[in-house]
Amino acid sequence: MPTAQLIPLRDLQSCCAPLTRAAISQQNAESLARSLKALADPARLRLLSMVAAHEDSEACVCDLTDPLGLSQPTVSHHLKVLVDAGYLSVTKRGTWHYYRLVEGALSSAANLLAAV
Amino acid sequence: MPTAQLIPLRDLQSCCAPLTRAAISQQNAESLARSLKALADPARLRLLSMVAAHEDSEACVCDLTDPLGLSQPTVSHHLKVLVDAGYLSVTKRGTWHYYRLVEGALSSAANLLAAV
DNA sequence: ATTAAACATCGACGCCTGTCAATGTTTGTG
DNA sequence: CACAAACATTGACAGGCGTCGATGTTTAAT
Repeated sequence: MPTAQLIPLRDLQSCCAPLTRAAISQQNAESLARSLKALADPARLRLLSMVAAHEDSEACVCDLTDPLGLSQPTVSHHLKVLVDAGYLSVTKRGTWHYYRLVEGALSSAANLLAAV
Repeated sequence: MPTAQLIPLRDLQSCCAPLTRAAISQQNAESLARSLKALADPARLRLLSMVAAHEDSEACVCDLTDPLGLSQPTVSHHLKVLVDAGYLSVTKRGTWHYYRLVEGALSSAANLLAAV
């Protein structure tokens, strides 16, 4: 009996088939995962939205703490995560630190996601 | 001295200004965060990409374990997360479980993200 | 100089998550 | 029926994460 007959044809067709296009690399996967991890939190999504919705599209921590319902250190922590990930920028005027959306950062993350 | 003069005008303009559009709700933020959390992992991003790149756009666990470099239980765990989040579907034929991308799931997540 | 306000940082706590080895379950094969 | 293969589930562990109170830092006002 030929060896080929030991393996049903269906198996050869269905299982362990080759790739038909290049999959994402490990490095790109880690990079995109980091970007998404920064967004994958309810508080941070709301912060982004609140900054965007705020007058002049910028907001200080005192604007955000009460509406968000979290402590000031926690809000500062989340804002730092968003800044480090490139979604927000900070400018300091006097005692206030003003956070603003980085133009195109969110949409470029969305584009990367759709291209996976 | 009138009370208004006790507070510098700049402060009234800059801090604690009102919202100019509706921010995302707490429920929507939690829902989107759950969807993003399922994607915010290098192994899961690679799994999605590998399934999409695979022949006939479907793959079984045995196709994915070796290229991913993780144990079979870990791969099964990640696939379950992606199925629960609605990004993958499963069909069982014989002993094999075939995973396939859910049409439009990734792009709709990307659209939600861009709309934050 | 003192005080107060805005914000960041630190330390600690509980919870969640990614990972694996071991085991269970289902399906096909001899 | 017995055995093997594909896959899921369980249990356990280490590390990461969200949260807060306490404290430090910087700036402005008196």
